[in-house]
Amino acid sequence: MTIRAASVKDVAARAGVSLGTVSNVLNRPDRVSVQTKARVEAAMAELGFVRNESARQLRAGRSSALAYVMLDGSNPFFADVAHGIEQAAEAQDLSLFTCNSNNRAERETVYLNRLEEQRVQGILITPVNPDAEALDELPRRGTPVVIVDRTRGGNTHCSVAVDDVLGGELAARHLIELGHRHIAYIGGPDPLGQVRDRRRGAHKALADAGLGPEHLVDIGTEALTVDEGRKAGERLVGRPASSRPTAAFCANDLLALGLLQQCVALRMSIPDDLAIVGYDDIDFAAAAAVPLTSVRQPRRELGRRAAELLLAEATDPQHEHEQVVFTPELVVRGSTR
Amino acid sequence: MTIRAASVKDVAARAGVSLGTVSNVLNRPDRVSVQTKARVEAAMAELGFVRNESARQLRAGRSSALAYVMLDGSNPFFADVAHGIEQAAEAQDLSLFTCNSNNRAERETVYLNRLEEQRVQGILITPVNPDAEALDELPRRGTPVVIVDRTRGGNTHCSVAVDDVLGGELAARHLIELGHRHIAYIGGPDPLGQVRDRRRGAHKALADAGLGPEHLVDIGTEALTVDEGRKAGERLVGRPASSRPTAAFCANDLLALGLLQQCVALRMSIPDDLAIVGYDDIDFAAAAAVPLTSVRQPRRELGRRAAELLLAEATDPQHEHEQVVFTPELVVRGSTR
DNA sequence: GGACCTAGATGAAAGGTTTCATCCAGTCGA
DNA sequence: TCGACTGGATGAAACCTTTCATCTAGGTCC
Repeated sequence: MTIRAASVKDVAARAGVSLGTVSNVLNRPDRVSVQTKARVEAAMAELGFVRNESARQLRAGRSSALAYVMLDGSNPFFADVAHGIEQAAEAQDLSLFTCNSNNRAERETVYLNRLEEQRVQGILITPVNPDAEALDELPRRGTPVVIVDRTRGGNTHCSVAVDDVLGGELAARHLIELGHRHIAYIGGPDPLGQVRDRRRGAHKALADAGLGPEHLVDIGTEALTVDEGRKAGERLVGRPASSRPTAAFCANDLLALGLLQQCVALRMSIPDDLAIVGYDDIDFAAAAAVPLTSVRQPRRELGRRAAELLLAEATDPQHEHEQVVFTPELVVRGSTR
Repeated sequence: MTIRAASVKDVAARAGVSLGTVSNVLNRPDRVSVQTKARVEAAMAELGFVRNESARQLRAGRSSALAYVMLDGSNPFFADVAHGIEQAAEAQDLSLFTCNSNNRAERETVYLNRLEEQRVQGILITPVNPDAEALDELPRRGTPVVIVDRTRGGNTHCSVAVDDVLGGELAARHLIELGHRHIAYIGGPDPLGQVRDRRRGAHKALADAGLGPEHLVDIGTEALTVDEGRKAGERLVGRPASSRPTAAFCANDLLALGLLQQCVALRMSIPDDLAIVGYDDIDFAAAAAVPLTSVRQPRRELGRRAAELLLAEATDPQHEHEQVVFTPELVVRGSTR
């Protein structure tokens, strides 16, 4: 183990050239004669030279990394979004740092601060609270921020999201077309814009079919988790058969999977006793014992596009903020047919 | 937007103090009088001062971050390991960078190089190939490396893993005790040490019960994925009923979930027609329609312990490499009873 | 009143890389 | 033979923070 890592200076000494030449070998190899280059490279190999990225960054003023602050590391949806971001970053030879706020505003703040201190090129974030002030300050101080899978009032940021109202509409329309007239909407907590938008879409589908809002019964949950899905299932099945919905639309797939499990455990048959539609179309939705009908969001594409917007903003100073909205798609599977 | 971020020098000028004093406010606030401190802090706020982490690192020689290079971002098992690492890192006020090699050696190499250039405190990795040379070079050059969820010959690294032979034994013994005498082992590709170890454990359980190895039939897969699990299910059910196993032990939960789905689709009853045991006990195993019996690995704990070993190695120069092996635990659920 | 302390403030130096203006030694043309 | 040019090589300066030896002013004690 070397006591101190070799620096360009050491390499220069070993190769018998100036340190500027070593730097040229690294950054503009064409300006260096082949012999010199060979000598320098040999010296690097002998000394096990490794570039010091901190020093590069200090000099350059910015790092060559992006960051994604994801909302919930245990939801595969976000892992897929991250993967899309990574692909875009890779294409530009940038690194991606992934942080996980785990739905806690306090962790999110810590990460945002650190990332700003790192001088990352920019930050992609699915925020705990899209209206948090910190999201304004960062761009004001020079670190671009793109909001992923959320929207935000005003035209202060670029954002990439999916049309949740339309998604809700697709899901509900599908159930209505299958003849269901008593549909449960399972989701919460309500302050989440997505939970509300998807419900709005469902109401729209009802209205379009000439049905009143009473055909959709709300079953609130405290979070969008498998466990909450199970609990919702219990409550649902607890209802007297006459007033029990024949179909359920869940605000995400985790809820739907929990619901599905609870229903199977309680000996209900899916989709005969209860048709289920989820949201997100995570891989585990297709992998469920009764494959889940779900509203697919273009997860990778979401990440990819967000990264592109970020890079555009990072390179072009007078850039116009853009709100990209993707279109969701219904994927019909066994849980509704 | 400021043309250039404010530096300590700017803050010092604004507050009418020397730059050393600003640094003291940041790093040793007790050595600064309250009035001065207040003045400096006001100046910082006015200028929107943000520490430059590159410069700190350059000065310090090392960054204050760990990194985890995970093998497969789409397997929730690794997300949980990462979460454990994060907890340990958080406790020490370190950042964690998570990278995802996605099972590709070439991505892994890229990330390792970058992380070394970043001078991270150390690297945790679940390697594509535990015997890769690069894993030796990093520690030789001063960046400690801890191997997670894999083991490696020799005593060259710290590593944290779970006793896979024992896990296989637990799974198979459980099935044997339930009366199964014709058990499928589903897993592959074979070069994976874990796939082999878990099979070895299963054979051991058979032997202990006085049963020959012919009671375990091998069904190879090309990867440990849901899709491969489905395919294995097709092959399994395709067998004539007389020679069809009555139970299956899968090398991980993704395979088991795919198998479960295929069986349900083909109208087999779980566990009556086929009992299934998975491995890893990811959350989705418990959430399956027929909750999956699985061998639980202490995922968070795995990550946490690995991070601790890494920090120990990073701080203590003459540190002894340690191979931690955790004990797995069988979690019995509906898929076997 | 002088010696001694102490809390607080100072600023130069170091850390590794990149850039850029400068320099050097050949080569070519006239 | 001289001047102009060129491909290469050079090294000082800048990037920003932290540390540490040094300095100052005010207070305490005899």
